[in-house]
Amino acid sequence: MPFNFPKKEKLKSKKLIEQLFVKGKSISSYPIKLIYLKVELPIDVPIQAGVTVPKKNFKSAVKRNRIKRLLRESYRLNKAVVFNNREGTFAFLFLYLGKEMPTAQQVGAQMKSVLEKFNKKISHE
RNA sequence: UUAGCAGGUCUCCCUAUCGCGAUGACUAUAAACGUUAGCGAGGAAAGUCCGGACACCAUAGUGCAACAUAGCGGGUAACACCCGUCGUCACGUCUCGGCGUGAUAGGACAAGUGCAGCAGAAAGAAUGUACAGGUAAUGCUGUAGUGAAAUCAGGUAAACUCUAUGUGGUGAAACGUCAUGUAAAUCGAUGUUUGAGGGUAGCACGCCCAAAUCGAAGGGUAGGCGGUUUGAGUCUUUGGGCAAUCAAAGAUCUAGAUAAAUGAUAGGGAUUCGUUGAACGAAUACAGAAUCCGGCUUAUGACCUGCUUUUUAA
Repeated sequence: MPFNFPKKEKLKSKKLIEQLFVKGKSISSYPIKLIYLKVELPIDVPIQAGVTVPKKNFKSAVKRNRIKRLLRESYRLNKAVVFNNREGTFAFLFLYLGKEMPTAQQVGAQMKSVLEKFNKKISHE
């Protein structure tokens, strides 16, 4: 399992994102919230993921960029957790709900926990 | 030493590991995957306040209106920007002629309209004090008095106004093109009459629109590709010019994403701060390209040069 995050694993379709907000289920591990949906993906990959930081909480574009990069980085390092035991394909969207700048360690820990919660929930269904 | 002003330079650096984006090569009809190479945010990328390039639209034209600009000269693709200069104002200096620094929406009161603190009877369609003169009679005349200015006029246009010059609108989600594919809804051509009605930036004129026939393709799917980065480019030298800046020669190619790349971790170094040295710790501004340029404005760290002023110490 390589620790990479290529372009085809990024959630880009605006249609899918719309669907996520309408039908998606969510899990949160503050300050990270994961919205997910089991869907057919246009390309043959297990999961497509995107990140977003609301403009309301962070007015500065530099800070929003920083958090999005941290989210992407931590997903890249921890995605093996969900890639290994999944059935079907999913669309993910990570939301950052906090109002303070996090450190890389904090984001990493919460990312791990939210992905583990996702695994538990999926195995119960 | 501290503060201020003006100008200039830069925007922490290095190594390792793991990643991201587009491009070239391997590479072939194309795509995908992989390997590899070099490249990958700013001085303001920001605010969107001006000026352009570029694109499309007669719902784009014409007149009025509206809006913008405002000494003079120069620079420029253009400007409300920049440079020079004159006037005015303020401050400083002074040998009282000037000199230095800073500020400046600075055309016109010629036409019409409006406005004006204090003082004053009265600042223009309203009236009068004292003294003197004069008349049939009357502020009719003079002087005094108030004021910058008293039926003699003057001031004011970041007051209406006038003059000169300029301005159509919409903005890359513009616009072009490709693919899938059905109708009465789209476009083009031909074309008829009442020009009623509707549309058109405020108004008027003008213009456009509705039937039918023929031909071709649209909406929607925020689909793909182009536009999209070689340009009023950057650097160096020489020459012209007080300067802004211009010209010539040589060299050079320097981000191109689209739910949006340019990052993360570890180690080392640099600078600053924690009274000094070591050690240790903390901090390293403002801020993220989105069609592209020229300005303005705002945010903001460090260093260098020059000038000025105050305080402290010697």
